[in-house]
Amino acid sequence: MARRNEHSKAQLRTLAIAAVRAIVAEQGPDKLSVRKVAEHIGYTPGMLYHVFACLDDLILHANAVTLDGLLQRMQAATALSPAEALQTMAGQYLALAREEPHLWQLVFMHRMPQAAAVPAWYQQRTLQLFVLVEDQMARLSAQQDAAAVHLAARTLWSSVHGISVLAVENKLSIAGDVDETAMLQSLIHHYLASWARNSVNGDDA
Amino acid sequence: MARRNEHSKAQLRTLAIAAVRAIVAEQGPDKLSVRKVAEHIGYTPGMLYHVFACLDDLILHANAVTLDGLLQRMQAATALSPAEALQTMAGQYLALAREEPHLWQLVFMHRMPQAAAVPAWYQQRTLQLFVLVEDQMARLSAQQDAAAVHLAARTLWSSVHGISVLAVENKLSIAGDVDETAMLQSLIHHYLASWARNSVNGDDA
DNA sequence: ACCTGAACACCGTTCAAGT
DNA sequence: ACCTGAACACCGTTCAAGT
Repeated sequence: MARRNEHSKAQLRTLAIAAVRAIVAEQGPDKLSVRKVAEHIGYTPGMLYHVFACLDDLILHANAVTLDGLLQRMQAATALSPAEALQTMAGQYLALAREEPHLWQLVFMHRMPQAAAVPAWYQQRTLQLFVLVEDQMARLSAQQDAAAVHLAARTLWSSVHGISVLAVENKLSIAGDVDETAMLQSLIHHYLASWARNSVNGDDA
Repeated sequence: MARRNEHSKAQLRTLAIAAVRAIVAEQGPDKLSVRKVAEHIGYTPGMLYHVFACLDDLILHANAVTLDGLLQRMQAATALSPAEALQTMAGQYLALAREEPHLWQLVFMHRMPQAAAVPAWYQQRTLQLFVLVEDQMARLSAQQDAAAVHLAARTLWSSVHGISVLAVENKLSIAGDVDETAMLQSLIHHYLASWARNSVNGDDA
């Protein structure tokens, strides 16, 4: 058949990425396949290997779109006070997980095969996310050195991530329902209360 | 061929579970397959469907063994003071993730297909894990009602989980190395410091 | 009754061959 | 140059048929 130049390489990439997101949003991450993506955009599976290195490469590009949306939502909170900003950002993290659980799972629960390295253009987005948190932590406690802020930001955000992961997977509802929003609020309130206080004293135990 | 009664049904189950754990420990969760398990114990793939409902059922049984080991390790810490017990339990959680990353991943990153219900005999083990944490939280703050302890235990342990997940996936090493043990210590120290104090005042914001 | 062997309906990936 | 079609080496699962 060979439908020449009906779409440019860039268009094919965009089409494929959109197809991935549509399939995953509807059917879930485990139902995604190269063959389905190809069928969705009217091409052959083999074509996709002309525009992407492999399925994981395609998934990473689809995840970048989701990640950019999350970053935008989180950036909107930077005008608030540090504590409010962090609470709002955590809320946005959980909100995305609830609104688009499948796309969220594709981003945050996708593993590279045998711990292969994530490309730099993708890592840069994950880094931006941590930097947003770090900035607010630094505002909260100007006395702390960069290493302490670095550690605390990663501690707090990994914790937010953990709560969101278990919430999306419904692994928290066992033995009594829980309110994930209340969990995030409790985490951030208590962690920051002690951390900001100790940072004045220079104690970082 | 049909090798009759060479192994009992119970023996076949034990053999298959051990094979799953051996294959995953060596090659990682994504390299596991029904066919490999069967070959590993000298049987045909079809046989496994006589002793297990499906691959996920078999995985759940393999995970139960890992989970029981973790529970034992965590239970050894119950003699310590509440804060020390929680620090030690979190350390055991991370230690397992580091010693047996693949088996840890099989337990904590395995998703049931389309959010299918986890069987009761398995949920009971996850519950035991939370109860261990809850007991220590209750000891820390006798004044709090059960609901508050419930929420705080799940908040803290989901956070420990989040830190361990990102540590195992090496998603924390971007932009400067981090010490996961220091993160766990920071989390537990600061969360408990504020939570235990506020619980005396009856404030649970 | 216990287990096999072969099939069914899928996968990701590659690449010679067609236009 | 762009894309196909067919193959390769895998999957999980089922089930009639053999012992």
